[in-house]
Amino acid sequence: MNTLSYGLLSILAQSSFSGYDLMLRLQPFWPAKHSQIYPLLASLEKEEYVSYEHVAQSDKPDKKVYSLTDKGKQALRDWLSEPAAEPVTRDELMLKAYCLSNTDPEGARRLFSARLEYYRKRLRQHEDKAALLRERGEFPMNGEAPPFESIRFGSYILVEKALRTTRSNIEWTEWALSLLPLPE
Amino acid sequence: MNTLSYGLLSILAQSSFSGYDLMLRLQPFWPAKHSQIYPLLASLEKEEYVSYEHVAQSDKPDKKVYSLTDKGKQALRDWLSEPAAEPVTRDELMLKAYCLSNTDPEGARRLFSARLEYYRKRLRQHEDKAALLRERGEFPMNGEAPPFESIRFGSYILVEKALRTTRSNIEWTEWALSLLPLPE
DNA sequence: GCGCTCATGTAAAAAGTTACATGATTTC
DNA sequence: GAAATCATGTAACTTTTTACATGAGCGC
Repeated sequence: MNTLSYGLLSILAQSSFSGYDLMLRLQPFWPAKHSQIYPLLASLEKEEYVSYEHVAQSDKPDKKVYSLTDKGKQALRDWLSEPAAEPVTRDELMLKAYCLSNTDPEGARRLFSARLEYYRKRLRQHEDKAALLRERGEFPMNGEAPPFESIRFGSYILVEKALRTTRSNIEWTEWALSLLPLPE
Repeated sequence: MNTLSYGLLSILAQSSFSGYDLMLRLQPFWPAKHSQIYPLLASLEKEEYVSYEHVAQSDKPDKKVYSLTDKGKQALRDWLSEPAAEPVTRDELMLKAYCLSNTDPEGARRLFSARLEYYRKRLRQHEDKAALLRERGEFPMNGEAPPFESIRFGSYILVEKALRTTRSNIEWTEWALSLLPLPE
C-alpha cells in the first residue's frame, strides 16, 4: 500500500468510478498515468481493498466500476489517522530561474510568459470547476463552507487551495516579468 | 541528460561545489538523495559536462569539487532556450483532505495543525535565508531587485517565490483550521 | 559513548513515464 | 479523413527512494 493506492481509495470514498475516471480525478492531487493505475487497481482488488462490477456501455467501451470494500474503508480510516508526508514539488522553471543570467532577457521573457499563460489557464479551469460545483448545489450558494461532516467539505477546501495557490503563482510570475529589462 | 542533470549544472553555474553541497542546494528546487547525485556527477564528468578537483580537508573528509566545463556551459544555455516543463506537486495532505469526512474533527485538526507548523518552520527558514543574503550584500539593501544580468537575480526572485508561496499556504491552512468544529 | 554533520559511493527495490497494443464513437 | 475521448491492459525503460557500506571530527 503506497500513497497512490490510498489516493485511489480516497477518490472511491466519494463514489464508485472506473479506472479511467479515477485517473482523471486523481490528476490534480497525485498525477499518475493509466499504465500505473490499472495494474494497481488489479492488485487492490486482489487484496480486497476494492471490488468491481462490469458495466456494459453501448456508445462507449465497457468499463469496470470500482467500489470500496469494508477492508478498503478501514484502511482509509487508519491511513487518515497517520500524519501526512511533506509535500514535494519539482519545477523545471525554478531551476532555470536559478541560472537565468545565462540567457538573454528575451529568453527569460519567453520562459516566464509561457508559465504565466499556463497559470492563467489553470486558474480558469479551477474557477470553472468551482462554478460548476456551486451550480450543481454541491457547495452552498451563500459562499459559506459545507459542514465538516459533509463529503463536500474536502472538495470545498481543495478548490479554495487551488484558487489561492494559482493566484499567488500568477502574481509572482507577473512580478518577475516586471523586473525583466523592457523589450525593444 | 535529464532534468536532474541540468539542475546540477544550474547550481554549478553560480560557483563550484562538492556533490554533497550540490545535493543540499538542489533540495528546494529538485529534491534528490545523494545516491542519485553521486553516480550522475560521475557520468556528467565522463561526458565532460563537468570536471572536478580533489580537495583535501583536515577537519572534514576530503571532497571532490565540481566545476562547469565549456561543454557544460553550452548545454546549460541550450537548455535555457527551451520551454520549461510543467511543475509537478504531490501532496499527501491533499489526498487526505479529499476524503476528510472519513475521520473525526480531532484527526482533521491534527493533520492541519501539523501542516501549519511545517509551513511556519519553512517560512522562518526562508526569512532567515533572505536576511542572510541581504547581510552578505548579495541583495541590495534598499529592497530593490539586483539587475537582471547579475548572477543574484535568480536567487532573488526564487527567495521571493518561496516566501509568497509559503505565506499563501499558511493562510490557507489557518483558514481550513478555522472551518473545523471547535475542540471541546 | 551517542548522535549529528560532512563526505562518497553501490545495490536493490519502488515509483513513475513512455511505448506498444486495440478498438468503437464522436467531433472538426 | 484525422484527431480526440473513452476504455483497458502490458512491457520496457527511467527516475527516485531505501538500504547497505565506511569513516573522521564535533558537541553534549
